[in-house]
Amino acid sequence: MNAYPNISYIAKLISEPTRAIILESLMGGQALPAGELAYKAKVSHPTISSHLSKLVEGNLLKVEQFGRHRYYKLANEQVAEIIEKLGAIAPPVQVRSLKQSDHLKQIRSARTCYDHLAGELGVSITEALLNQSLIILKNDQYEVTTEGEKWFKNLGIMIHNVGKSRRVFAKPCLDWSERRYHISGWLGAAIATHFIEQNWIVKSTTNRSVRLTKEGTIKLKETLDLEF
Amino acid sequence: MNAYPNISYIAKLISEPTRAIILESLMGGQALPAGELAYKAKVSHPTISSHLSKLVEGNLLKVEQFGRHRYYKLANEQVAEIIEKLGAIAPPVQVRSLKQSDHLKQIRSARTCYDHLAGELGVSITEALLNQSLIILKNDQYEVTTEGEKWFKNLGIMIHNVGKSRRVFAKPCLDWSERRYHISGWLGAAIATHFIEQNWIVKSTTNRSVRLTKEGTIKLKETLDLEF
DNA sequence: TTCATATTTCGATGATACCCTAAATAATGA
DNA sequence: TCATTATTTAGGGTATCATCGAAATATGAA
Repeated sequence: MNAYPNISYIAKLISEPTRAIILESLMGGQALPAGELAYKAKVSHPTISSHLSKLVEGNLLKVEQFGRHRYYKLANEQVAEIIEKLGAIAPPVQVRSLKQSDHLKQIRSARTCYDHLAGELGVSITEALLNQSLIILKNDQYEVTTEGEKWFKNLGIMIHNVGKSRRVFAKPCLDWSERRYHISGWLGAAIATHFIEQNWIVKSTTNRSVRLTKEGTIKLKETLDLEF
Repeated sequence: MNAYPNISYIAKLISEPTRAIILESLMGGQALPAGELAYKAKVSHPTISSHLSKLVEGNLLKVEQFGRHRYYKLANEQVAEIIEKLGAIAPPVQVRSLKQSDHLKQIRSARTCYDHLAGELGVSITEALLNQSLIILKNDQYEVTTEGEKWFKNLGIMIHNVGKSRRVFAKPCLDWSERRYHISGWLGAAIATHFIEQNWIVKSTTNRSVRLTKEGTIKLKETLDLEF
């Protein structure tokens, strides 16, 4: 038991400004993917990747992989306590109001995730479907109730003879901006496609964001009692 | 215009190995002159001087001048807490030399942490106080029970009229060597001071370790049924 | 397979800052 | 005053490491 704690190693990990931003961004306890952390810290993906691997190596962060996303979060409560304590004795820095770019606001508000809807819009729709028992979660997948089948049919989405498709019917997908779940799979894609076809949403030509149209706003109010 | 704490600035101060040695050397709560710190850290006088001025600038150290000597010590208890907490999550460094190994054994066995007791001794005393309901943990602070008040009085520590002191009365401090808690705050300091005054423990002249005397061993057996 | 997205590895560049020697400053005592 | 000791300033050499573009890898969907 001849071991001495290497405090400068930990302090050095925290001391790099980009890494400090990462740690502070995760202080809420949530998990964020590398890409979003790169955006927050205003550095390239290679740079954020390098910092993240160092923080994981030093046991300040934990990482969980979901498909091609890797979600990073603080390793434990002790790490959060250290960050908190450092903040308590650190001199304050004056900063201009953290203005998010309009682009990011749009992305967070409504976007496509692969081929389905994400962001605030995607999560709201998913939660409304759940709350009104039009879909239910079973075995980590969503199933459409008989009531839901009628609802989708009324909307214009036929959900019978889907059995042939090899694709998962409908499952929850963790939303990076909302930290909650939106619906993916065949049904998620069907919803997004239908919304686009009906001109309820319009896809941006430059990025992943989508815009809710006036008709879409009315339709969501009518069918799901959602206000936007 | 938001003010947010610059934690990387503080972390950077701590992260430099020579500065970390300085901070750890002062964890006993004592004040040391620049020359001695240069000797401990094995760097030149200009180097130690540069580091010391940075630590003072960052409010991690305080300095008092006596003639041509300048005595440096930790700025406050919060700084000591951060160093201690960093030690608790930092990876252990293996020590090779037997001499250092003995030194480390002493440090782990009994030492001062800022102005209170730590190591096996500090943790054992704290846990004994808790087990015998002389203190209890409430809202992350220790409170002395009526029984405890008698016990402390009998020992020679008066815990009334402490209300005026702005300092936290007593709280748990995570011990890096034991990974358990010892008592800090006003009461922790009072205990340590009393033990030293009564010659139950003796502080090392060269480092943070303390040695339990024969009288101290007897006293701990008598009052807390602790064997050392 | 092919395409798209997310993340990592590689290699080069540039900035930071730690360190030392030499010299300067400051304080004390003879 | 001069000598001695304690500490700081100045300047330059050097090593570390954060950064990014380009390419590579990994995963998922069609």
